[in-house]
Amino acid sequence: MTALIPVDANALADIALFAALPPAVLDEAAAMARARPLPRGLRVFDQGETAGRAHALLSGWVRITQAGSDGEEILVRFIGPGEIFGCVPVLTDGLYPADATAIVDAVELSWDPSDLLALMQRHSQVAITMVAIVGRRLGEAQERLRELATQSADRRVARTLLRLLDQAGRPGGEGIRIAFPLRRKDVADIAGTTLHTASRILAEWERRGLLVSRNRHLIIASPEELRRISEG
Amino acid sequence: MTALIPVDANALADIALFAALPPAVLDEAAAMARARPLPRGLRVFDQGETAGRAHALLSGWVRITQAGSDGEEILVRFIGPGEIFGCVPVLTDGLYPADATAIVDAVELSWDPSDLLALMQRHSQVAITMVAIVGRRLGEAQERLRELATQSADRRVARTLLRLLDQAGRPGGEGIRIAFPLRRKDVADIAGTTLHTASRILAEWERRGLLVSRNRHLIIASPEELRRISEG
DNA sequence: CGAGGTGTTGAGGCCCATCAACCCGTGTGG
DNA sequence: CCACACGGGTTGATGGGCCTCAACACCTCG
Repeated sequence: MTALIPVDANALADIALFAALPPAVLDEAAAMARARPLPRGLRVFDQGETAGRAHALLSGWVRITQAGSDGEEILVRFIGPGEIFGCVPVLTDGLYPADATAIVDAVELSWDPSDLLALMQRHSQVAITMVAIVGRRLGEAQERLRELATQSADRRVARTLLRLLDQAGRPGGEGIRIAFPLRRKDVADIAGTTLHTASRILAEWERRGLLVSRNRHLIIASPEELRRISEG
Repeated sequence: MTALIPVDANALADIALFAALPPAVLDEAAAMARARPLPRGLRVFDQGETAGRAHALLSGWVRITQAGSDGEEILVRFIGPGEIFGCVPVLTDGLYPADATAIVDAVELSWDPSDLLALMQRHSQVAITMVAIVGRRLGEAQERLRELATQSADRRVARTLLRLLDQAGRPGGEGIRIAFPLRRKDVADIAGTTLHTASRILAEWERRGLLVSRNRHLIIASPEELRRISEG
């Protein structure tokens, strides 16, 4: 079904979950891991499905979205190289809480849930690191919650772009470029607004020279001005 | 400074973080714990302060709120008996991300951050349970995020009450009562609306007989109808 | 009894979701 | 090689949900 690709323990060291672990532990994790290419557009898993694997990304980008029963969706986060995803259900109810889609060609590692659990039991440091990772995401979610409840759409869009810069900003000639393709709808779904409002806001900022958008890519020319907007 | 109260290992068994651990581990955790009464109204810790202790609640209720630089705040969650709070910063940046206030007389246990960390290192099950706890809270936060971005105020208030029923519903004569005092402002700050809108919605529902509010307490007479509203 | 925290209700208006129409670039198959 | 479909983006018009402002009633506690 899936091609068997030997997993190098060196690759594991780039995954935040396994950072600074002794080589023996990395080897152990590598032995249980399965590598797999994710062509652009591939749905890695579906919301509600039982979590058959726990995932980590070696390269590329994956979009995590959550849909309600009415079809309205939000963008939970983008997963980049070194980040884990779809790992929490291994320890809770066993169901993926969201959809995951590769938005560019990517490569993932994955583990059988019981293997990962066993690894965490044997090496408490892995479990502790996971608390830190999930804890930071919780903090970010609560921050977004507060912003969504209290701030205007343009402030939220500005914060959204600043966060994306933090996560995936690549310095270049005209400004800092966000490393992955980003549709207007994506920006809207993170900021908690509609495609139309996000489009108007970005068009206005492009007119003002704060940013440049080409194809599905954004280059931020003036993060300072964005910060000013995001603070009211 | 603080009265020394002997901590019973039996009390530890009621804390979800330590559920189903061998007695030896409970004794270990109990030996490092400090018990303390929290009189109603006491601020347990402040947002931004360095996390001097990690906390768990034995009895009573604690309100966790987060304020932005502009003063606007949201209610992150209520902490009830058996739940932990202020524990994540032990593993991340060491700063409390929110305020915590006892809303009724309560009793907490607390640990020195490095003691709790050492305990998690020695006993991976503790760390794993914490991932599960934090993971569930993350899932809930993302669900609220989606609802806030896509649903109307009354649907969100209905969902809010249903969640509070789940967490703290006590069956009684006129319906199910929420176990702790709850102001209109609290409901608004969870649902992501204003005191005024929340007040109007609850008044209307009280007129319709869906609920009764007395003092600062809510009794839900018809959860079914609330569920219908929450689903549109 | 006074003060402060809390809750209710009205009036007004604005932000932004919604509806609608159209444009553009890309890829694909006849 | 062109027609066409399709995903994505832009922009205008409109209206309503709910935030904001304001005034007042209520309760509880010192």
